[in-house]
Amino acid sequence: MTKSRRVLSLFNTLTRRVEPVLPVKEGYISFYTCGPTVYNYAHIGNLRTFLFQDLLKRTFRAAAYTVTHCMNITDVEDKIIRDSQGGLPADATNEARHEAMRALTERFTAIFLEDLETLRIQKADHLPKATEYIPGMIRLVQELETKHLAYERDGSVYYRISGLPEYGCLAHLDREGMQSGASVDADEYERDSVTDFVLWKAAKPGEPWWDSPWGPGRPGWHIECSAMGMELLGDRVDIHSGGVDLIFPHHENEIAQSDGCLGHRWVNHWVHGEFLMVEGQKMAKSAGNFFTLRDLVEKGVDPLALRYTIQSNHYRKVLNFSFEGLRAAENSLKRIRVFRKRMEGEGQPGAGPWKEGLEPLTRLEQARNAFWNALADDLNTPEALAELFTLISDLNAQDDHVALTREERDAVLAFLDEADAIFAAWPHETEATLDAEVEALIEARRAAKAAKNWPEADRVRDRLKELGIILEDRKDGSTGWRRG
RNA sequence: GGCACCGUCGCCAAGUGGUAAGGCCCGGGACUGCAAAUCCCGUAUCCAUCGGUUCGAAUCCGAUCGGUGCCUCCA
Repeated sequence: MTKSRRVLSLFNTLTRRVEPVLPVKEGYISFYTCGPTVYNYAHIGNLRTFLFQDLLKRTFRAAAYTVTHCMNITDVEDKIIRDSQGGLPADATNEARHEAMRALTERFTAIFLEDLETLRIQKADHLPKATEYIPGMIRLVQELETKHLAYERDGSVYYRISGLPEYGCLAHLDREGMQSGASVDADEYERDSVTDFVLWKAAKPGEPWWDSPWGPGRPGWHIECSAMGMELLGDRVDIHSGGVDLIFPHHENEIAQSDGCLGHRWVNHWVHGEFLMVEGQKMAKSAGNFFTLRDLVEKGVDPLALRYTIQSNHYRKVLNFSFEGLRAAENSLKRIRVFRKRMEGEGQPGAGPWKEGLEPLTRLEQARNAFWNALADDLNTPEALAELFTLISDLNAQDDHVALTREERDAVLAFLDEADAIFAAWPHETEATLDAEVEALIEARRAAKAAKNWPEADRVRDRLKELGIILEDRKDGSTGWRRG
């Protein structure tokens, strides 16, 4: 099982084709993802996107790339201001306003990071907060001004999209199409063109602000990603990702800012994750089908079953989340976990019908190749999982008849670990020590079985089941157990 | 109005020109004291509908129906 680096292909929103990811630096991937706006709990739709990005990152790492991942935390934004400034008097100081904003965002940042951990989403290498990079954003805006791609109006600064011919290339919009659809958030700002977007917003009364060359204000939404991404990942980023809703205007505007400033393409590969629906309907608070991770955990859902559900769908297809699907995921995971446990133990050959003998190591290598080919083809996780399941079926059948050797079992376990490094849903169960009560019950059942006292044996087994322990009698007369 | 995407077994889902992967659920059988786990057998002659192209299409083209997204804050 050598770890050779594989070329992975992904759909590139820029070209609308599946293209190989050829990093700027051999073997090294710079990866930027748009993170959360921290003013509330993340819902499962948000989490689908972060999970998809985690899967992408883990796949590259498992394919022997070094990935540097940067995910921003948006901690200054309209809704944050709305939700954090309410209790303050009209004459509150700027310091007090910032403090109130920080209290809200720090709280929800911590909650967000906990949610990621619950879903086994690996933390990004860089988690920059927008408020800590204001000077860099100001410098970027100034540079755009110098290049005549930005102009100031009443303390705000706007991007002049007419200065960038390729504006619209990501969303594949033409200027005319945009004009007609633009329902202008014109408010009090004066722009040269309604589609010009704001880089720096002049402070309004009641808002926290920073000093800038244009007076007190705060950054526009799009500028933070450009500024922090370029500062932390450099002038050429291999992959940039987010939900499909960010294609326009957010990513389009990032391109305008970054490419406009650099004079060359900033990001090579744009990858976007699809949305999620709930029970066939759009997820909405008003529809009563709005879920956060915590809502599901409270209902007793295994977070890894949610992880599995999301990963068993292709990232570019709308996922229809349902509780029935969640149950199916739990059962699918059980099959993999039971198989893993079986491989950890020793084989118990038996008789009975079977199709044909296998050479386990050959079969394993074949499955492993198919698994990787699926992932390398635009992250086809459903296909990769299918390969895993057919391998499990084949090896279960084989092991029923000709027990796999220790060496073969270990090779299978190594592959399960390799796959779990990506899917993160069938980990090594730490062999928890049984408490005294459970041990005594297992012994009691053994005794009852020996005495052929079946009602008593069944009674004890039921009691254990209530405690979450499922017994499995083996062919040699011994009894195994697992948590159910 | 403009631009895209999707419609495959009860549910989820791969396959995108060569004759329907996989998972869940379900039925029958084997194993078991009974279970659990596992295995074996079975479960879409057909891929929304209607036309067309082709030796051949779920896969290409056209139309129709149905669902979704973007064009405005949004994972």
